[in-house]
Amino acid sequence: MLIKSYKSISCSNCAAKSHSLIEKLNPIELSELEQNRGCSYYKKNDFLFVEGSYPRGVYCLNHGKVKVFTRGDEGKEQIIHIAKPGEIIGFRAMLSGDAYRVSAETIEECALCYISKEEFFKMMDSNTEFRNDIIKGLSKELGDRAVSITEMAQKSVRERLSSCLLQLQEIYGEEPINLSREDFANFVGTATETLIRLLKEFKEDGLIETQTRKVIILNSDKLHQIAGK
Amino acid sequence: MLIKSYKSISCSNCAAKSHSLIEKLNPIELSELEQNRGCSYYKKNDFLFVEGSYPRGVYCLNHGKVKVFTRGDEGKEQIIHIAKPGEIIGFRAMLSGDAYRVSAETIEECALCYISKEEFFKMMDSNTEFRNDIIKGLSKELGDRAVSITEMAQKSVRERLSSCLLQLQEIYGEEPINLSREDFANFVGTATETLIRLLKEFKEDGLIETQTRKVIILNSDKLHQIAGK
DNA sequence: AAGAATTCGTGTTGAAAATCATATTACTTT
DNA sequence: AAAGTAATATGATTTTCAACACGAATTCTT
Repeated sequence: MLIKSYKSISCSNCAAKSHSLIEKLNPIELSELEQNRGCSYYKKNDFLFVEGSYPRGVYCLNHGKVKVFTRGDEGKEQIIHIAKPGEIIGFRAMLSGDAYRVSAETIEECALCYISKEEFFKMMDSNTEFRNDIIKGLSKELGDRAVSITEMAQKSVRERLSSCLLQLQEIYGEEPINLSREDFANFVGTATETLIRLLKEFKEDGLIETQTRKVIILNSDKLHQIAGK
Repeated sequence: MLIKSYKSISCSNCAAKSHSLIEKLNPIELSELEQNRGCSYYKKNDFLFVEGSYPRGVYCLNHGKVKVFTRGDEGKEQIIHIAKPGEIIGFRAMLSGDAYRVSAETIEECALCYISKEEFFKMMDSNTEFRNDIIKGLSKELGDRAVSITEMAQKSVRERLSSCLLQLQEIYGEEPINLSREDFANFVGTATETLIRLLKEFKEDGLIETQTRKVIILNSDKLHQIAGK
């Protein structure tokens, strides 16, 4: 269970700070941020924002995981990204000035800080290093997305699943991957049934271990090999 | 045939300026840019840069079309974007500071200006409006790519072809779409044979007209309908 | 203008994966 | 702990599309 007293945690002591873009803020800016941000606890399956609406601020993830997704024409989700602690969520729309093109929803209980538009732009304007990191983050993500498009277009579901498992390992680190089969399928970009069948095969081949929702990777070398490259 | 005397064309009179990010530069900056940029003529199928190499500047497209693509594991191209006059090409890697994640190659004869890294960053630093437009461009593209990923994952080839035809119409404007079947297929994300068959069907259904390489859209409403939304 | 080389178009086949249907297991709630 | 609900798993069937093979047409080259 998530300790609900995180409100008392300051940005300067935030556990997620070291993997965050806010790392580049100086002590004065940090304390300024601390005055103005608002932290909240989110249950599992809470929405942060919905595609089509307009942003009034960004979210800084302190604890938990958030899925970022779009919906296709039949309403099926495609998970574009799974955010982990330290990440700032929703700054793309903030910067482009138009509506959200994606939705964001927690997939486990989360602690999130809210930073208003004004505060965010103040930080962007005053701190060049922070600004450059934001720009670098955007650029890096753009490169990743080009690769994702190519994978979607050219790789088999089997290969994509391998690739996704490795990505998820990066996100979940030491703890086991914990994701509903449906979310998992929507991340890989396949039908839930197909995902379940392939996970079973991978299990039989000794590549992974599964316990209900949890997935543990046993042989990442082999997965790399299947994922190709 | 492309007039090869474009070298005498100044940035301030550049035909592509009005649809370009350089529009925001003031006269002083423009003339400074004019001193330092270098313009060249490119034949069809010339490379601007290759995935994995490091950028030393960006390209500003004055005339022609450039495909931006990645290669999958088997070397198959996936075209991520087709650039038209006015676009600045290759600034993503420039900003992220790492190697190109994509390659860029002309698909018809082109006139391109080269802007060095130093010059580009000078413009970014000195002109806030220009910088913000670059950031907005990045953000906008990031949103587009999320949609592309979803389309690739969820739509049939038929739906994707419709969507691509409409995109290409935006790029080619009044002139007919002129693309090799292979490039076309690599843009849609399908096999060349499948693309040819579907184009034939679309032609039979009166949605498009084809003359060897050229494709003309006859019924964009219907295409929108097929593309879904 | 002739020949070479690409690019384009068509028929056939098989594998991959979506869809539909239904069982089984895990999680809540009372 | 039982009942109900949601998530997961498995089976059967259908659809889509990539791969292969090859002929025709177009364009490139000399």
